[in-house]
Amino acid sequence: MSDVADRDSNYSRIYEVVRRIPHGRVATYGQVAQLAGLGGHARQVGYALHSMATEDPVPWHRVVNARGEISLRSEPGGDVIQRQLLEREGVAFDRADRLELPRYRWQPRNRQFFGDR
DNA sequence: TTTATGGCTGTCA
DNA sequence: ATGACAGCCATAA
Repeated sequence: MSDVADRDSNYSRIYEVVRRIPHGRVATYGQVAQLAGLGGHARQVGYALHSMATEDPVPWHRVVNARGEISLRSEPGGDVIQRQLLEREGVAFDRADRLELPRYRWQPRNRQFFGDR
């Protein structure tokens, strides 16, 4: 099997996880990596999100780093867009451009019997 | 193949 | 709280 196909498989898994992040919630790169079965490979999540097509229905903006802030990327301006998208979903940033991770962090649970946080 | 980055993270000063 | 360093490892050149 080719390396390309393998990479594609991993990327697909990452996209699947990101796609499950609910509206108004966020997840860290490391968290996504773990949920995608790539535990410890947080950076790969960054690469996957970076190289995916803009038209893909993946809420990439709901992925932030472990500090609860928006990571800078190669292209300038993207971080601003990400912040705006999150604010539009009700996520508030403090004056240090950070959000309260314990508050907005998406906590996937196998069963959602209870609607409380 | 080797080298240089990089949308990260945990630890320590 | 912030900043510096070191692991980790996939990608691109």
